[in-house]
Amino acid sequence: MSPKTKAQFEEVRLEKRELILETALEIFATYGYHGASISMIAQHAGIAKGLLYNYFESKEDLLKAVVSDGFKDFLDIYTPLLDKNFSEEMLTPELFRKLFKKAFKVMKDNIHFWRLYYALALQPGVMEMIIKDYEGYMFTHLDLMEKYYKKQGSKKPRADALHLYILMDGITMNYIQPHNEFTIEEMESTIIKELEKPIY
Amino acid sequence: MSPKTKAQFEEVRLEKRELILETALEIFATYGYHGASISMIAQHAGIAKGLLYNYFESKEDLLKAVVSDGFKDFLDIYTPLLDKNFSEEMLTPELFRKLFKKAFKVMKDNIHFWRLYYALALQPGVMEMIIKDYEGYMFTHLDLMEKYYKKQGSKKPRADALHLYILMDGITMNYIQPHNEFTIEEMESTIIKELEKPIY
Amino acid sequence: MSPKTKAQFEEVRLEKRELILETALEIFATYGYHGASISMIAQHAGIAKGLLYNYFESKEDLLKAVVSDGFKDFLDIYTPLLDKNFSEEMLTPELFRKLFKKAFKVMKDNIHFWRLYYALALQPGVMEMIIKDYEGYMFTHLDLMEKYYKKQGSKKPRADALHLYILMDGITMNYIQPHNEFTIEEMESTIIKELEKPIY
Amino acid sequence: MSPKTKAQFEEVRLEKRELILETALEIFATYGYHGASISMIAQHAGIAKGLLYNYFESKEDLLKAVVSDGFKDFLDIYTPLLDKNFSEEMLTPELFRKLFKKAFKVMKDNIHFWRLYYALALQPGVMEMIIKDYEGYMFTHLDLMEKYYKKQGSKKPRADALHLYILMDGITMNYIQPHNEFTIEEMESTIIKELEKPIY
DNA sequence: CATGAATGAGGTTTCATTCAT
DNA sequence: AATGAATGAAACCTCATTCAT
Repeated sequence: MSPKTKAQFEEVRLEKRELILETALEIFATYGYHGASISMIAQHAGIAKGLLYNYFESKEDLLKAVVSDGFKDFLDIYTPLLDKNFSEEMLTPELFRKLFKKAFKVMKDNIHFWRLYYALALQPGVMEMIIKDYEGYMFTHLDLMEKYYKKQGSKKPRADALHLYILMDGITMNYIQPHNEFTIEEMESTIIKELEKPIY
Repeated sequence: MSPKTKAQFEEVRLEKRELILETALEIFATYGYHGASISMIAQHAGIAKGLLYNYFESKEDLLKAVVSDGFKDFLDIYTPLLDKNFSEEMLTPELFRKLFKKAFKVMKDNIHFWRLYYALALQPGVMEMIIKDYEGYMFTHLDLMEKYYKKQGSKKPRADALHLYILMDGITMNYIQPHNEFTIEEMESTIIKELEKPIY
Repeated sequence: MSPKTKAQFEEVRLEKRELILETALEIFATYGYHGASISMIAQHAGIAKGLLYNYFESKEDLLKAVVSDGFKDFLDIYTPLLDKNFSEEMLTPELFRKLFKKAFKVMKDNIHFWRLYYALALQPGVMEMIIKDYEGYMFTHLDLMEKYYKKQGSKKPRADALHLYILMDGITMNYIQPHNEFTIEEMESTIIKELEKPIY
Repeated sequence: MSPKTKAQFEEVRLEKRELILETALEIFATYGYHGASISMIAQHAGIAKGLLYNYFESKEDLLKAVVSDGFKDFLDIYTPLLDKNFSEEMLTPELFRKLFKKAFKVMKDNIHFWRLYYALALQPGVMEMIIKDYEGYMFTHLDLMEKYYKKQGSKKPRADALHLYILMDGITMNYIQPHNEFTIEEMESTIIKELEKPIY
């Protein structure tokens, strides 16, 4: 066998790291941070416990990486809107339909992550620091919607935005529940409808 | 000296039990079931660790009691509607306004409990059995709303009910967040508005 | 009601003490000293835990009392033989038949005690001190038998005595076993037979 | 550096397992199951408490392994007799002398085990289930002796077998006593003598 | 890079004993 | 004399982390 090149080593490392992250997400999401053990994660990933510490410094470090990783796709949705070239004129119904569709897709693609995220966010004593960093991003969406409704002629744009924001949260909560009773489609349609006509 | 009477013992027991339940709720809600330790709870309640086991068989038993206790007020809201004498004619906007007000009140009065409840509900690996017993009650509300909207002349009463249900969930989620940014009043008004006019 | 006299109080105390001793014996015999708890004993006796400490200083003290109490009947068998007036001429087959009959009766009447005694005797780390005091008495029997066999003309009186001694122990062991398969009668007859004819 | 090979790990595991089993047997035999603590066992074995649980699931599991292990040599004595090819003609005095010699050897080699076994067998509340599994083997010996005595022309083969069985038990009991006063040789000779001439 | 045996702090639970009434 | 709530030490057990190989 030929010796592996540096690049090949690097690739193997990245893949293993990815494997650990995915496994950890699943276990954390199912059992909670404290309810999950390093042994469970290592066993589930098919590696030795010791190896895990080769990739992550500690359990907490692993959680941080999991959360940071999970947030990436979500953050990507909003980066175009934070661009210098973005102007308020672009806040059309069409854009928002796209934004929501993307948000739903991210949620559907990573249900484990959102389950974990909400569970962590609910309990201030568990990794509060980790979560706080990300909460700010949630409000970006809200601010944008407020501007959008103002443009649409709403008399109470903040109330309208809040309404939509809450609705989105409710949908997320119901969708990520382990015993969820509703289809994502029936829930999605309700928000798209709201989007088009402000209440106020 | 004569020994304490049975009634005296009973009183002490009830008070202490209540103290432990309240403390446990707070700690569980803050740190999660696995993140909370019996030591923390006992210390916070100002009692010895061992005493806790005089009142509850195990940590899990304590959690069950906390959840059962916390659900009481919520269940009370719906008991009148499950009465034999309850007829569909009583499903007026007035009734629903009252129901929602009560539901909000219960939530406001016991924010720790709802935080704990949602955190548990999100993670199937943590005490799934305990939570399952209560999920059914959540849907009672939904069914009632569907009947209500039908009576109100909605073309899609289920969709309208679902919309309100999701909205309610979203409000709850936002209200119980440790870093909640919205006042309960602004969120309440949005649901009361929806209640009166079906979308479909 | 008339006030109780001192004697009546004393009687009540003795009865309660007896109740505790009997209950403790049963529980100790069934679960072992360390496997039995003060709570179990108190509950079984139908009294409060605290009361037990009114009669016995500690768990160990209770065990000592149980053992001392249980040995009484057994020791009574041998006291006549330790009397100054007792002479070796009295060591007749008739006497020994009586001795063995009494020993069997004591064993039958207090199977719990002998179970406990042997279990304690087997484990040097558990209450060794308590047991040692009584072991000496066991050998009294052996010495007597040796003299008896010498008188009967045995060539190896010690070997014959040992044989009987061991046989007696074997019977005891089998009789006190929780899952004992033999009747006491069939075992008794085997020793009575041996008694009459020395082997050597 | 390359990791340890599977074989290396396996070897370490087996040796350590053996060490723990031996230590546990000694401590259990000395203090009884409940009187012995995991700490004592670990300390005596020179390992950390936690490691013990790497080898045995629980204290009870450890006891089971100790008992199962201790019974092995004893069971081996009887396996040839349970073979299909074994016929009653082989039940000679010679065979029985060998059987008893082997039984005594097993006893002498593992005095701790037999002390533990009898202590457990005496107390129905302590691990009754564990012991029950092995009691059956004890009776194999009895059945064989009955057949043997029948062949030898005894009029009451069962009574003769029982006599020997009890004698054997008595010897065992005396030999395993911590303060045993007799030599195994003097006790052994008494049983060998009995073996040759039935009483009935 | 990879293994899993090993550690030890800290978790849950039990229980002998005390004490106010 | 009698109760059982209360304590705290010590039991069993788990698990994040380290380390020799």
